[in-house]
Amino acid sequence: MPDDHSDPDLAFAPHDHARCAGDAMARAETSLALGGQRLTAVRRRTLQILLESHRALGAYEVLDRLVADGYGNQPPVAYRALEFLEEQGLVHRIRRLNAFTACMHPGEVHAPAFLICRACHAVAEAPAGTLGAALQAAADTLHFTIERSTIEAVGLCPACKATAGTATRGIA
Amino acid sequence: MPDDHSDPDLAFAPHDHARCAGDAMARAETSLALGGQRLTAVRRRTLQILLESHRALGAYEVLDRLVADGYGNQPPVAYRALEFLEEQGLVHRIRRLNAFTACMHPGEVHAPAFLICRACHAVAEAPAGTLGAALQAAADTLHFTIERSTIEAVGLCPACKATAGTATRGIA
DNA sequence: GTTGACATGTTATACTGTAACGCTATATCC
DNA sequence: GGATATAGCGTTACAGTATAACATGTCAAC
Repeated sequence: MPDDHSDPDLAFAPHDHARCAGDAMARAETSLALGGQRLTAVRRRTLQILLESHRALGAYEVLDRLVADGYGNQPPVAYRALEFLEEQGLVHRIRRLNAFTACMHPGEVHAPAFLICRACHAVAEAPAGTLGAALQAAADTLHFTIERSTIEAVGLCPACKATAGTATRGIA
Repeated sequence: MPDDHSDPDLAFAPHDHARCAGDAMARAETSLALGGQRLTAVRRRTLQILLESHRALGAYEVLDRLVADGYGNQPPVAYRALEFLEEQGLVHRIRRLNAFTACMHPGEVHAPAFLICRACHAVAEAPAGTLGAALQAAADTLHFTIERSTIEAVGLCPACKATAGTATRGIA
C-alpha cells in the first residue's frame, strides 16, 4: 500500500504543507486545552494522520494507519476519535465521500463548504464568503434554526479543467 | 409496519399534499418525455412512493414498498431507479440521512438546500434565495467549476422549537 | 424477426457505521 | 496513598448502506 505523497493536494494551489499542518496541530492543542478537553494519544494521532495525508480519508483508511501505529484495530476506535475531533471543530466530515478531513482553520467559526474535484479527488475547503448568511437567510424564511450545516459541491478543479478530456478517473 | 400518514410533513407548514404530488408527477412525465428518457414502471412507482410518503425515505424503505408491489426485491432495483430519478432532477439525495426525497419543483434549475429537523425528522427543501450564487462565488475564487451541490442543515423546525425540552427524539 | 440498446432481476459481496460490554487510565476527593 | 468516579479505549458482534457483475427480459428500429 503506497504512502499518500502522490495524492492530490488538499487545496488546489500549492502551499507550505508542513507549516499549515504544524500550525493546525498547535491550534488544536490550544483550543482543546482551553475547553478542558483531552487530546489523547489516539485522538492526537488521528488528527496527525489527517493533517499528514492532507486529503479526505475514509474512517477505515484512518483505522488502517492507527493499527499500523499499534492502536486498536476495530472501527469504533477510528470513529470515536473522528467524531470527537469533529465535535471540537478540528475535523470536518465530507458526506459525499464518506470521509473526513482536517480543518484548515480551526477556531474560526465557519460553516465549512467543500469543493470536491470529481477527476482528481482533491478537496478544498472553500472561503465561506456570504454562504453562511445565505443559508441562514433561507432557514429564516421557514423559521428554522440551524445548528450544523453541510455544504459540498462536486465539479472540476482548475488543474483538471485544463486537462479536460484526458486521462482523468471519474467519481461519477 | 404502519403506513406513513403520521410521519412529519415534508414542509414545515401544512399544504395541499395531493395537489403538490400530482403536479410533481405530471411535471416529471413532461420533462422526461422532452429529454427522451423513459419513465418505466419501476421508476414511476419509485417516484410515486417518494411523493406519497412525502418525506425522506432510505433506499431500503423504498425497496420494501417496491417489493410489496411485486417488483424485484434486491437493492439494485431501488438504487437504480433512485439514481436515475436523481440524474433527471426529480429526486434529491439527502446524504446526512442516507435517504431520498422527491423534488418539490422539478424543472427549475436549483441548488437544492435541505433543512432537517433533528427532533421530528421533518425535511424541508429550502428556498434557494442567494444560496446558489454564494456557493458559485466561493467556487469562483478558487476557479472551481461546480457541477452538483449538496447543501444540508440540521437543526430545529418551528414546531419542535416550540416544544423544546419535551418529548422529542433526537437524531444526535 | 433479428439486432442492438436499454432496463430489470438476481447473486454475491464490499463498504460504512454503531450498540454494548468490560477493562484501563486519569482525575478527584478524602 | 487509597477509594471512588468518570472518561476513554479495546473488542465482539452486528446493522445498515451500496455496488460489481452477470443473466434475463423488453422494446424499437431496421
